[in-house]
Amino acid sequence: MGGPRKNPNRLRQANASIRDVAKRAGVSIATVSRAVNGISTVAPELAERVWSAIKEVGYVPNTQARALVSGRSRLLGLVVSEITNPFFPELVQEFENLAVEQGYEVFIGSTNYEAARTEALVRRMLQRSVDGVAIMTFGIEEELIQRLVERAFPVVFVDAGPDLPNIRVLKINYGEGIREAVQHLAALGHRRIAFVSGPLRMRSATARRDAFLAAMAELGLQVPPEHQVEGTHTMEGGIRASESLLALGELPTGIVCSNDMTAIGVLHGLYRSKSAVPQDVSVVGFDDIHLAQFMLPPLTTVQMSCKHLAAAAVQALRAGIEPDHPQAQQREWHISTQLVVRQSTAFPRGSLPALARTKPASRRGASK
Amino acid sequence: MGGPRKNPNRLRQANASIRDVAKRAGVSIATVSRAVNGISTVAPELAERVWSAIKEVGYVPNTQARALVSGRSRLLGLVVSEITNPFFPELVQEFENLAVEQGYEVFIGSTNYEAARTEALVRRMLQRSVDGVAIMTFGIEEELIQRLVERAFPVVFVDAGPDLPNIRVLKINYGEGIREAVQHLAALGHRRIAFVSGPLRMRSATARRDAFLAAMAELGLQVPPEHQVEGTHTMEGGIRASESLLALGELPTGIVCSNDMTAIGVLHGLYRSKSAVPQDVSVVGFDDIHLAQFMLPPLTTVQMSCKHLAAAAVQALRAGIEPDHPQAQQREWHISTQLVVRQSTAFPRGSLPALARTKPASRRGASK
DNA sequence: TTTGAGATTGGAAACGTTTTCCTGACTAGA
DNA sequence: TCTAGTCAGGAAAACGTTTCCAATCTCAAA
Repeated sequence: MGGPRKNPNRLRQANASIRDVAKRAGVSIATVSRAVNGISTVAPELAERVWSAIKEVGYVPNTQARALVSGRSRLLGLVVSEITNPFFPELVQEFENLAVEQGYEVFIGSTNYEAARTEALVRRMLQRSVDGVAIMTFGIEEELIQRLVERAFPVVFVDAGPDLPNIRVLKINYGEGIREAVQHLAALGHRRIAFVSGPLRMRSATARRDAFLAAMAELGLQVPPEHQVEGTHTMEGGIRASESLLALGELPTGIVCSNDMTAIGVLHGLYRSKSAVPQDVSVVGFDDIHLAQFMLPPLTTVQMSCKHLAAAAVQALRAGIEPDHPQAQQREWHISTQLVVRQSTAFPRGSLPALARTKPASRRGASK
Repeated sequence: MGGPRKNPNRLRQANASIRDVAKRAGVSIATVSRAVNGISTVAPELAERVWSAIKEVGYVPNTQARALVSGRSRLLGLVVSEITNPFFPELVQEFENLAVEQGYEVFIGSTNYEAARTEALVRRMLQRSVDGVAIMTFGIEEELIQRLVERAFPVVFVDAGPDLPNIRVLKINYGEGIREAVQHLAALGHRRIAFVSGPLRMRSATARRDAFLAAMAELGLQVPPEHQVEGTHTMEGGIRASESLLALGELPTGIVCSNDMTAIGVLHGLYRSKSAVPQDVSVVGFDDIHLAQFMLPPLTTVQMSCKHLAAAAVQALRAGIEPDHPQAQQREWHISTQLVVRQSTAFPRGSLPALARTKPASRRGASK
């Protein structure tokens, strides 16, 4: 009767609040808060009372209120291009595990390569007041990022973001893995090697293509324009790419793909046209998604470690969020790549089998 | 000077708040709130002033504060078993698209089939005060759910949750699709058909197996125990299952799998042992993930429409959340399944080719 | 016995909204 | 011109926390 005015519009009856706990334990809400957060010293006897009161009333701290007052949500935004590309779920899983271990939650969103969606997604993340955002795709309006960076909002990019100071970047060393792949094919006797890229508006796609071209040039091998096909980083793109390669007078004997999904599409396209892999054509992928080893034949591919990438992303975000993080000043994190040889590559028809014995040294990818 | 006490611990300078807008527009915060939410009538001239003030100061409503006072977060929890199983990203994507269209955000989490993780995940979701949660996996402690249901918290299960009233359930009609699959194989001339199930502690796994056994029984076909292999709904499980089937004196001529990942594993296992699909063995999957059509050979599988499943899940959640939702009283949503014939099934060696012409009528899956 | 430092604890402000209640102005009918 | 009725808009109360500041208490040293 005559109690405080209640908002009748709330949906369900509210949870037990810190006040209920305080009343039950016969202490102030400040003490409950301190006990819950393990802050300062609370007399053991009081703490005990508080904890049992918490159990009794089934108290769960309200994250919204916490975030409201502390200004930190302990939420990390993770923007990926396409959740249905198996590479990303693997990344998401690692990222989520690490984040939760370290006391954060993850807000995931995928952009489907559409700039408008990316834009909207980042906005929604900001509205949910994430503490920082890792952008593992392209297509952010430079101006939005600029605004974020100006306000010292932690942003992490893969490969390269807009040219702004104070952005944190995960730099992937495409060069090493892709060079290994090209050298592996060349050692097997391949000379005509084609490359199926990702969508070239993406920096990570052009970076991979450039790494390929550089490795070919190093070996003095030509790459005519018709051997550079633009794909979409999807299986459908791989099929179309293989069709356009099959239409050439002389089929290349090796095909390097910008990611594994493309390689799977290429495998499928070759299967449709009755070309045998690796007898007629060798195929190399990129990413080393879990699926790669289960393809028929198991896919030779360049491994980019999700674990390292995710770990670096979480670290870089925390470095930006937590004022006294040991790496608060670091701006770049490096991720290495390496070739994994399986059965989708072999010496080309007519080449000497003896050459096929080349084995690149197996190294583990490592970040710093 | 001597203004209100500021909390110096907050990380970055705060966003523009509703108060800044109000000051700028020369109105009260109540008016700003009303203008932003389109509630009640605000004089057009004032609304105009408010909106331009919002633009000028770059105001973005703070979701935390909103949720705190309104008691609704407009967040939907989505719990899946394994984000790395491609079926789930497809589901997640559909779910997310629909949710965002309808003004909600999604909080995704995966459990890796571990009860402890599921438990912890649901708790974290509640702490983030999601408005409702869709649980697309198993392993929730019955007691936790009971507490939720008692407090009229919207919970949606797939297949079947704990036996509680007021839970909303998406019922999948495994029977139709799996019967089609078995009939398809039988029509091709198969008699010895094995089944590789999922982990049998999952209801959706036992439901699929039971549907298979029922369909076989209908046709008077025997399923000896050694033809029922328990898998794990992963490729690795599929490989192990195929190995155990290959170890039998007489290999079955058809293998039906509880999901596509298992089927891909089986395909790989058969490839390793040089058994040809579909010449030596026919393989049928379940789910119809996008990848299925790109397998070598393209996988015959039972389609369960992500789109329908996601749509039903979002609808069921909203029915529970919004008091005057048209389907607020509905407790069950039905999802149909259907066979998609591709090239991993054919008549068994020695059977009459003529029989292979059987084509099941193609129907579209539909929910209600 | 008094004093003072240090350890605990409580009171209350603040975070940024939504929403209720109420006031004041305006409209229209008599 | 007056009065009743509408209606727009403002003041202020919540929502559930964290944290500052002041007050109290304990205990040892002088």
